[in-house]
Amino acid sequence: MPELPEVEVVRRGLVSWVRGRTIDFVDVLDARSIRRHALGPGDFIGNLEGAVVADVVRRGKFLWMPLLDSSPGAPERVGGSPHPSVALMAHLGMSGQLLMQDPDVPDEKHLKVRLRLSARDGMPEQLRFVDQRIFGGLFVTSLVPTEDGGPGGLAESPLPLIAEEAAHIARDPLDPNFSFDLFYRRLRKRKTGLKRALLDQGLVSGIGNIYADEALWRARLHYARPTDTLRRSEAERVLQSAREVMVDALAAGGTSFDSLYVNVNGASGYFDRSLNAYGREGEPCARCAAAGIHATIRREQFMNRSSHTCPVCQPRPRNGRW
DNA sequence: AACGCGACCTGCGAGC
DNA sequence: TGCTCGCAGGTCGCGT
Repeated sequence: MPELPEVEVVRRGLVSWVRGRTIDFVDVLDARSIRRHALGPGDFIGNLEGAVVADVVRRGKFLWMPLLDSSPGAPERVGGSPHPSVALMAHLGMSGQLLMQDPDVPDEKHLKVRLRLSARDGMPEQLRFVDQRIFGGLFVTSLVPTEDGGPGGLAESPLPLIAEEAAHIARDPLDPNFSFDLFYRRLRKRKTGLKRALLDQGLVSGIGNIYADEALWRARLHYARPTDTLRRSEAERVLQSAREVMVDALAAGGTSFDSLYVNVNGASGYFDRSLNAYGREGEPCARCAAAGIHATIRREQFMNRSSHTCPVCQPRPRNGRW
């Protein structure tokens, strides 16, 4: 569910609560939520207990916390300075939440993993992973060198390392180091539709079904537009649209339709009110209405999910163009 | 190599 | 009341 703005809201919320704290106890309530940790719950817990959370960083929708071993003489102390080599990875999937909670707060219905952190004045004790659909999960992974300078995201980590499972993910459009030239070159080589390309995290990260539909609407482009016919100006337009809609969503605390997406303090974002296409089936297209034209947002199945378009200002491409 | 589909899950609202 | 169906923000792996 959560796309870049929602994950970034979570990252920002998390960092001040957890940075520098030690993970004292770990409780895995549902092993399915750590199924990507191949060595199982015992190994997962063993890796985390006693570790210090060094930071919270993100690449696309992948979020991770580099860990320092708090024991003396730990192997990752390179050159006398702490240097994380492993991280706690989190992906929220469709319904995952990371919540900071006091110990007296009753367990959430879909609580999957509980981390008890070292005491800090005025800070909640627990970091909880809650996930209804279990498409998300936690696992411990290695930090590996990255060619392109760091994990990316909006708050660049000084560490030129990236979590192994996020290494194949491209930078996101809000990342200062995002390369439009590289994106456009790779886009033109694809033989696919524009929305499928926008959702391909290896090409550009952070965009999901909501912001893909919104970016396409803002750019007045159809989801099935063949990528190999896309002009540079059109690619720039859709990228810039994605940037604008995600910046606006970030400022609004993300998009929430229900209690499934909340920040680390349990609060919903309110960007759903600003959506122009996603979830607006049957409603008038705001841009057409402003021009005195009557047009209705349409929902169609594409890639086994819903796509929302205005049939008037986002016409279906013909002969590879429009 | 790249594309595109099915699988992985639970829960909710609509319709009968 | 209770059933079935369709729908939901994502990613991965496999067959073509």
